[in-house]
Amino acid sequence: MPDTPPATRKPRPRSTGSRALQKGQQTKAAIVEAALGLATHIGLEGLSIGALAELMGMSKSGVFAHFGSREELQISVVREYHHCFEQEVFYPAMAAPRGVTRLRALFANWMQRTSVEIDSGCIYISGAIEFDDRPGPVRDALVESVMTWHGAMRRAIVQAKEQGELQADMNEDQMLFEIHGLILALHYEARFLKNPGSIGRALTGFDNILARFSAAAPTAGTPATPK
Amino acid sequence: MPDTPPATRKPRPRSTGSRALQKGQQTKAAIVEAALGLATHIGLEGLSIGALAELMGMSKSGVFAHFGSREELQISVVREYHHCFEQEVFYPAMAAPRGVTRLRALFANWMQRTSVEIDSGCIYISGAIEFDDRPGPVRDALVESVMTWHGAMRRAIVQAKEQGELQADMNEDQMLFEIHGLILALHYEARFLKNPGSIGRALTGFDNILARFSAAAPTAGTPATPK
DNA sequence: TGCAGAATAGAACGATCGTTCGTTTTTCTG
DNA sequence: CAGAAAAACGAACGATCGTTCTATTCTGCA
Repeated sequence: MPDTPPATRKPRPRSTGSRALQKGQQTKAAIVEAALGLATHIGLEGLSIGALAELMGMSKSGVFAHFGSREELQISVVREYHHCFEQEVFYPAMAAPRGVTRLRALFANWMQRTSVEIDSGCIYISGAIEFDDRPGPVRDALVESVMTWHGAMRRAIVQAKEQGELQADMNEDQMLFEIHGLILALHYEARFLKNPGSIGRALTGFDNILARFSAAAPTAGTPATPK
Repeated sequence: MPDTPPATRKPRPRSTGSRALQKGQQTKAAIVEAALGLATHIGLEGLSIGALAELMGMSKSGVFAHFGSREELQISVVREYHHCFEQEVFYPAMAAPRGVTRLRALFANWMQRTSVEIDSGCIYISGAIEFDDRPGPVRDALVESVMTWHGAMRRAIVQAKEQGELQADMNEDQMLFEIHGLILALHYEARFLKNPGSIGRALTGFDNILARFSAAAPTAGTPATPK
């Protein structure tokens, strides 16, 4: 899950030596942080510069000037979320040894984030709904972040397979699909339906998936429609 | 999945004998139909009366008068979707015999609707995101519809269990949770990520879940000898 | 300390939104 | 066919949106 480089660093023609963070940069960071907090509640589309300005105690144009457009603000929020996700979900799990152990840690952290967000929402999920048929740079940024994360999960699955902990002929995309479904169902049932016990069901589901794809278990996946 | 009664039938104080459908009722029906088509693309929140009026070739106020508020329009759309869902997913599957066969039919129709909607979106999914922390009558209508549908699915699972086709001690809520996850993952990956092969993965996932909860199979979680 | 440039404020713009209201047209029925 | 009720129109409202522009305040370096 390689972090995207700073990319849009303003050229800053003046000297500046190496001052850590100019005033502008740090208020911009504060704005993005507040915007992320707003966006996780009302979505990227619900983000309004006016509301954000009021929350920050500054003028609309003052906020606006940092981004130049609402789209750029939304993209900044997506990147900020990407960064948080990396810090909270990905990196901590890399401390676990390769294989099923790390895979389990990744899922646990992912689930943790989804359930912590029960009263705040995940923009990888809400954003997918808002931008699924709305092309543009915001959608592109979202897809890129999600694909990066899915890539990291898939890599962990493949590593577990290579270590012989999962069946040699298992399909990592199938497993990832099913795991992703558990997260989405958790988000849906806990956050929207307010069903209690959703976290436990997600955990049980993961154990079941793991058991099915595990090397010790009988061949799975092949439908063959029993009976 | 009992259909909600007409409910809001205007008292219509005048006689009217039994005229099938007054002019107003049928244009209202046409508006709701068009609104549903719009809402599946841009969401319930994206619905605007102006856009809807232009699509219908009538004035904003003309459209508005049929509902009295945007909220009422959204609720009408939810009810319309509920009705379509019932017709396309629920009723056809009731033709199948009780048990796993019917459960499979329900899932197949559900999936069919989700994948047909790959270029139109499901408002049970988008609506859940839009209204997950926005209380009000629209959210209530959404929750009620989804709960009704989930209730129908759960009933089909319990029937399959009662017929001995699923394990006697299986948890129907767990199975429903996992099946729901497959649908959500299908919607996410096909519609947002544009991943090919998502339908196949959802089908395979269903077969796997079925195999795990099946009476012929070993107790879920503890793998043992197959067939 | 002074001064350039960055950062913010403030007002205004055009557009769109849901909604209201009075009028006109259409529809139904006695 | 006439007259009443229903349906649709059209203009206007206040609010909010993203954005632009100019003026003001603040910051950081020489």
